[in-house]
Formats: sequence, C-alpha cells, structure tokens
Amino acid sequence: MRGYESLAKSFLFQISLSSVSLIIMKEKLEAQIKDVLNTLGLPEVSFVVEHPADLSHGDYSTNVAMLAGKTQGVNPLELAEKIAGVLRQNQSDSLSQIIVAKPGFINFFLSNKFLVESIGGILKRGSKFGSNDSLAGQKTIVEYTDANPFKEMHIGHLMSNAIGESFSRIYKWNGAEVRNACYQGDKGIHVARAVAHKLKSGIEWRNAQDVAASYAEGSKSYETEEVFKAFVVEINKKIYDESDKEVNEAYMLGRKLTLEYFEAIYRKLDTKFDHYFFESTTGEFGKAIVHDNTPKIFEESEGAIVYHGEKRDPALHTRVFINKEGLPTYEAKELGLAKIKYDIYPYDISIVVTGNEINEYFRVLLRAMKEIFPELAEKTKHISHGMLRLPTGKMSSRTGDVITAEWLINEVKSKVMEKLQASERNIENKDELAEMVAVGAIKYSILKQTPGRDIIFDFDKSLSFEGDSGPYLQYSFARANSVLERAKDLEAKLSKAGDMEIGELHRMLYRFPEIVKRSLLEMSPNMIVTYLTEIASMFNKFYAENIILDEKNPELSSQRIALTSALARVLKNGMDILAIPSPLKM
RNA sequence: GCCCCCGUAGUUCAAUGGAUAGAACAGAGCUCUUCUAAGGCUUUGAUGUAGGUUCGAUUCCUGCCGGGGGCACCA
Repeated sequence: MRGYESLAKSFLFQISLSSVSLIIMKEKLEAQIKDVLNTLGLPEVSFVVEHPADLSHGDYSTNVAMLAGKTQGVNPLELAEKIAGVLRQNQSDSLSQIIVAKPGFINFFLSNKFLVESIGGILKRGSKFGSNDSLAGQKTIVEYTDANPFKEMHIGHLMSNAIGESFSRIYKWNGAEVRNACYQGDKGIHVARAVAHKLKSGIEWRNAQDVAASYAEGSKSYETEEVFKAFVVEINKKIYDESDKEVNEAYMLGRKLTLEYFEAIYRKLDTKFDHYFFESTTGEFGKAIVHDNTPKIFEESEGAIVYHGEKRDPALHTRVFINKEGLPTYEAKELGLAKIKYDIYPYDISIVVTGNEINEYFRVLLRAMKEIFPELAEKTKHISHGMLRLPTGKMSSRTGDVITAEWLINEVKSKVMEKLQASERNIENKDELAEMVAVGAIKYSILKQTPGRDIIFDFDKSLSFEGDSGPYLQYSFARANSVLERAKDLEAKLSKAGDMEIGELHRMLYRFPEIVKRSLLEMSPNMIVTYLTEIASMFNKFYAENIILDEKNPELSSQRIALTSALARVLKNGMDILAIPSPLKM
C-alpha cells in the first residue's frame, strides 16, 4: 500500500526524536535577532530572515546588520560581527555555525543534528506536516468556479476552480475553518435564450450538452432575429414569475441537467462545495439593500440607481447597481451575496475568486460595501485570475470558439492514454490514472504562475508532460513510492542510523511549513508549485546518482529510505494543497 | 482622453529591496547488463527605455515606448 507511511514508522523507531521542534526555525531566528537588538540597545528595524539563493551561503541569512548599521551610522560589517558574537553565545545545537559575509550579511548554517531530526519530524507529523494553526478559529469562505447553469463550463472556470480550490486548502492548512461556495446565475436573459430555443425548436434535452447547444443557438437567434428576441423577453418574464407550466418544466430540466453535469466535473477536480448561491436570490436581496441606501449612498441618475465611485476616489468610476428596468446588476447582486453569505456563515475572511476583467468593478463594489457593511468589506478579499488566451487570439462564446472544461480534460487524458498504452509498465486502471495525470497537468499549468496574470494557452507547451509539469511531480512521487514499496523487504535489515549523509534535499524538506505560510501571506499557490518542483528535481538527481536500496550497505540504505520517505511525504502533502492528484504508480 | 494591470533567454514562467537573475520548453551532445528514462548530465541564451531614491533595484518613484483590461444600465 503506502510504502512511505509504513516505513516512516520503522525509521522513527531508530532515531531518538528528543526535541523535534515544531516551531519554524525561521521564526526562532527572528525572535533571537530581535532580542539581540534589544540587548545591544539598537532600534527595531524591519529586517528579514531568508534562505540565501545559494546553499553555500548558509541555510538562513539576515540583513539586520546592514539596516541597523545604516540608522546608526555604523559600519555594517562590524555591526554584523557584533550581533553574530552575541548570537553565538546562545547558539543552539540546531546551528553549526554563524558566519558574517561581505556587505554585512549574517549567515546561519543548520547542524546535521537538526537536519537529521527534521527528517524524523516530517515522518512523525505525516499528513499534517506543513500545516499550522495561525488562522485557528478563523471562519473563511471561498467562492470560486461560478459556472452558470444553461451554459458550458469552459476553461476560464477551470482556472477559477484550480486557483480557488488551492486557496481554500491553503487556508485550511494554515488552520482556518473553511467553507467552499459556488455562485451561479440560474436566472436571467442567458437562461431565457436557452429555454426559448428549446420551446421554439422542440428539441429534446437529454444532457447538459443539449442545453448548452440551445444556449448557443438561442444566443445567435437573439442577436439576429427580432421576433425571437421578443420571444426570449417573454420567456424571461415567465421564468421569473413561474406562470407557465411548460416554461417551468423546461427551466427545471435544463437547470437540473447542467448542475448535475457540473458536479461530475467537480468530482474530477476534487472540489466539494458547501454552499451554493443563486443569482435569483442574491439579486432580490441586493436590490433591497441598494434601495434602503438611496439616496444616502446611491443616487438616481437617468432612471437608474448608481454609485458615484469617482466622488470618493479618482481611481474609481460610476457604476450602475439597479438599471432603469429596476433590475439589479452584477454589483447589486454581489452586494447582496456578501450579506447572505455572512448570514449563513458569519465569516472572518471572505475570498472571492473571479476573472480579472472585473477588477475595476470590484474595486467600486468594495468601496460601496465599505459604506454599507464596513465590517464585511473589511473581511472581503478579491482574488482575480487572468484570462486564458489562445495563441491565435481570444476565446469567444459568440462564435462558439470556446474550449470547454470537459473537452480539455478529455483531450489531455487521451494524450496521456497514448503514452500509457505505449509503456510496458503494469498499471491496473489505466483510465483512472490517465484522468489523474490529465487533471494534474492542467492544474499545474494554471497554478505554476502568479494568479491574476493571463495564461497563454498553447496546447503542446502548456500541457507538456515533461519538465516543469504536473506529471513531473506525480512521476517523482510514484518513483519514490516505488522504491519504498521494494524497501519493505529490507525493513528487517535496517540498523541504527549512523553518521548521516546530508545533501541538498535535507536542506530543503524542512522548509515546507514556511512555504505553506508564505503562500498564504502572499496569496500565491505558485510558491508551493515552485517549491515542489524544486524538491522533485533534487530527488530525481539523488535517485540518478545513488542507489537507495543497497543490500551491502544497510545502514546507508536506511538513511536513504528515510530521506525518500520524507520526500514522498512532502510531495504528497504539497500536491494535496494544490489538489493535484497523487497516484502511487504511473 | 482618464483609471487600473503588465513588459525578464527564441518561447512559457520564477525571483518577501540583497550575494553569481533561477527553471522548463525549443536547439546541440551524452545517458537504461542498478531501485520507474514522464528521469538524469553537459551546453548556448534575458531584466523594454531614460532618469531618480538606496550601501544595494527585476522589485520602489517619475517620464517615454509597447501589450491587456476598464470607463452607465451584460456578467
């Protein structure tokens, strides 16, 4: 089964874990440096403790002397020596040396004792390694994906989903209580187009694709045929007032088919929503809120009710909240949604993931919310993802030039299948594996870059199975696991850990908890992606250069097995945060 | 015109104001009689432009050039 888990136990058996500290080393050092500043009577400066890019500069490094030296008018190099001197007096056995370098850096080298124990610590913490409780008790709600019934789920939704899902998990790993929410436009003119097309053409809806096709056809006719357009308006009214049996039935059927279809895709993406919010309810609610605050906050203008953002902040502009038909716009709905969410789940943090084309709207919206529900506005964070552009240009739903989520997953899956069929490896369920690899490849390509930026989506390049890619992580994990699987037979031969061989992997694996924290602070899942890719690469190099299972050298083997086991653990936990599937074999 | 976001190797992306700007793909050349070659090794190659702040700038500020988005009833 899970080789790396059973081995974790046997390894733990052998080394004493007297003091495997769960406190992150970085924070320890920061606290110590602050103390030294006090001791030396130096003012507080906003120094950093970071990992030097080059391991030869140490495991940690601080710029404190250069900053403090400047405010004091002292030579930074001399000050660094002075600070380092005090630090050395209380040097714990976690550190082997503290060295002062060039302009005034103080570099810290971790001791072998610390590094060896960190491996044990990883195995001991297991599936919890990397998590922390810094957000304990914080109720968090994350809204993402937001696919609309009656329409296709396209690759834009896939982006929102990948990013939102990872944020949801990042919050969880940092101790927050998290609920996932999905917001859906279940009523409106787009729905009426689909229903009108069905009624006009008499077409049968057997599945979500049929419904989406009606939407596409209905949209075309809506723009070209006046008669049809009038029909859509009529249907739209009937959908709202539920006065027509035939319309009701078609509406309910279309809604059911698409929502069920979405759920099937969410399962593939490993997403579970706790709450579903629908435009039909948020709209009414938002409208009432806007009316309650007119003319105090909102103003009537040309028959509509608007918010004059530019009067508050020159970077903002005027937006319509209720149009002249008396219908709430996106802004009013979102306002209502914020309150509805809070009433259901009194959150401390509310994350809303959307495409970046609505960034400007959201800023205005948040400014308005600040006047009505200041405490909610304070808690709301908008995270936007970029757009997925094709090398040839933009996607357009009008021309039918959309790439659907399902099509993309299947397309990638079939490519993976080709590779699997060609390989001689013995895999039981190739179809299941192919899907895991496909989903991993897609998610990786979205999460590897800073959220908010566009992705130029080149099919061959964006979804390569080589180099920096989802399959690379998965392959490394499967490979490690394969070694550990074989290592089971060696278990009995393991002896006490002697002098450890320490490599770059040892110097990287203990950092994972820091990465989890930073990915939250900087709102960047891509930091986890980069880190995992780095350690996977180190492992593959280690694997190529060393024989892990060497019967002639059981002592060394035991160390390497422990290291491999810890690597597998960190890869697994990291992929879990990203919601990238981690097959044991591939 | 005004407001936001963004310009890093040929390409796609990294880099909490720090040390020699990292990867991957593409190109050239190696590597399975050892545990998974979806791997590993070697090699070419980049901060749009002009200033400023700083001990130190891809990062902060200003101008310019280039790309994207937004600027009243679609989300």
